[in-house]
Amino acid sequence: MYFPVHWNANKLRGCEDQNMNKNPLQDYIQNFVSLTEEEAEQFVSCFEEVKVKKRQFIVQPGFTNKHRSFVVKGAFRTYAVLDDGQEHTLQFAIENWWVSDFNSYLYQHPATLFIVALEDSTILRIEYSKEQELKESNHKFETFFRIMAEKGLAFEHRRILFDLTHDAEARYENFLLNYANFIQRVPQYALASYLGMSTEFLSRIRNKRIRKKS
Amino acid sequence: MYFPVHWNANKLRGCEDQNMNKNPLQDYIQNFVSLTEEEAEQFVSCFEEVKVKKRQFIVQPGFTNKHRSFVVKGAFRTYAVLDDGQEHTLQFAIENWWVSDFNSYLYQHPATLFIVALEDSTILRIEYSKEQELKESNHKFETFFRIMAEKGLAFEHRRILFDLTHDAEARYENFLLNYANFIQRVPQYALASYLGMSTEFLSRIRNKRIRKKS
DNA sequence: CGGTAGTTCAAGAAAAAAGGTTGATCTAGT
DNA sequence: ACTAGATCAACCTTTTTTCTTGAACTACCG
Repeated sequence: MYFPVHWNANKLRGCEDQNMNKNPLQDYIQNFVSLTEEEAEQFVSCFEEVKVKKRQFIVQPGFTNKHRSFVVKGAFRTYAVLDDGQEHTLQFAIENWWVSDFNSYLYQHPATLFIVALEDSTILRIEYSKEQELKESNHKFETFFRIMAEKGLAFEHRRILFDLTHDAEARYENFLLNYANFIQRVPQYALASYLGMSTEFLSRIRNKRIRKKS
Repeated sequence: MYFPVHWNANKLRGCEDQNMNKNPLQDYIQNFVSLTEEEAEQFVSCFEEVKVKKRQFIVQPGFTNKHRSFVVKGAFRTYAVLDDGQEHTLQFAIENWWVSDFNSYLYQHPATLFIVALEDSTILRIEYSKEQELKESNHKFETFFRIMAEKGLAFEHRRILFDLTHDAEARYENFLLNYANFIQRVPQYALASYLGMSTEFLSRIRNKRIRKKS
């Protein structure tokens, strides 16, 4: 299924690659809880595969974020836009990351964030109520989602602490070190707004490094 | 308020023109029903001003279209995407036109259409329940919305009849004649899909005309 | 059967938008 | 006064979008 958002459907043509390689979500969950074959199948069967074209939004303020999505292929950016037009990137997600406006999803309230595809992408998404059923039906699923939340929380704590205690250049270096694989895939303006600096300043930091090296 | 949808906020800068010229909706409604000053103010006070960036959707399939919108500035395109990816444009709207997925709005069901901004735009929008209140509260408002619906219905009847009875070139000529002001503002692929022909064929029709003229 | 009205496909050209860089000027905090 | 960083404007590059064109194809009409 295609996510029903596209500016010009012509651009959809040629995006029909069928990567029918074994469901990556099944591998993923097994890293956290050990499921029987049937359980794993039950789990993944609650997810729907959706393809999203680059630059398309899967979440927008004003619309409730009804799904939690697992990125099979591609990249996403989650960000807020303030009244003055400034953007702040909260999260990037590539393969094997989850993406949603978590406040909107958890409370089923209208979103305040944007989530946009940075590349042509494929996600597996589960609907809110389906997730609730899943968790009720089996202790292990409950555990899985608990672990996801705890890991997410811990991650954000680390991020906040780091950002609070380091300057722009250090934040960039840190990102480079820990998320090298994101670097080539996220546009610089998005990274700058993730790291809390202007795009111009990030551009300068990068040039400084390059010059240093040579 | 900005409609909370934009790809890159950089592009928002310079979009803050303050056309604080008297509310155009107030002028508009007075063309159809004659309101006292207070009534006119009551009416417009039920609308919210929203800015929308080019290429942003204000309605998408799957989400209920909760507002009826009056275009203050800009241009919109309402279209459907069939399963095979083909797009069909149902309506264009520029200044002083209304725009919504009317089926979704009227019945408050999930939309099946896309509505996208073709330019940076400003709309005044009213929420469904607010509109109901308005209509109950004053006979004149009821009358106004009745007139809007009747005009809309008559318009669509004319359109359908014309389309059914004319070939591609005649449909284009007719559009040119009646909606000359739209021509420069809607992309050709969108116009082609409105007029029910391929973009290539429209391109040929246009060239034929140009050659004729000279 | 050939002609009209139109489609689809593929390749390119042209136009517009997105993304990135740079210099200059400014600012808040130490 | 310095530092870290922002803002603004101009400019360049790259990517995307939109439009055009030729060629081959289809469906119906008389």
